[in-house]
Amino acid sequence: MVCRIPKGRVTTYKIIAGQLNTRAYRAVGRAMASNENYPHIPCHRVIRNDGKIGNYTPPGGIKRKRELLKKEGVMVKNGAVENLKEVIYRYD
DNA sequence: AATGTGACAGAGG
DNA sequence: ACCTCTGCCACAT
Repeated sequence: MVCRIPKGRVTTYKIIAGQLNTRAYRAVGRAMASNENYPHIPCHRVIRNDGKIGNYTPPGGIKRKRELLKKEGVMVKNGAVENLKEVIYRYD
């Protein structure tokens, strides 16, 4: 799922859970946390439904997540995505 | 089997 | 915006 997110867009734990036809938002996050494939999976494009960044386990932490997003054109302010409606990816 | 804890969400105060 | 519950699922004790 995460790999399908286009560059410069983001999605939320809720949306992913929704696509999996479950309400296990937390389990989704847990999956990320345990999954150490961060070099080849854009986990940083997964944020919270309220637009906030959420957490990020890999080295660098939330800082890193912000940078990666910013680098892809996603503006973050105070731990929250700015033009969320514009960059969010809902798996049409 | 029973608790408790999260990269969460939503409602209520 | 804040904090406190409750619901959710997987996993560790």
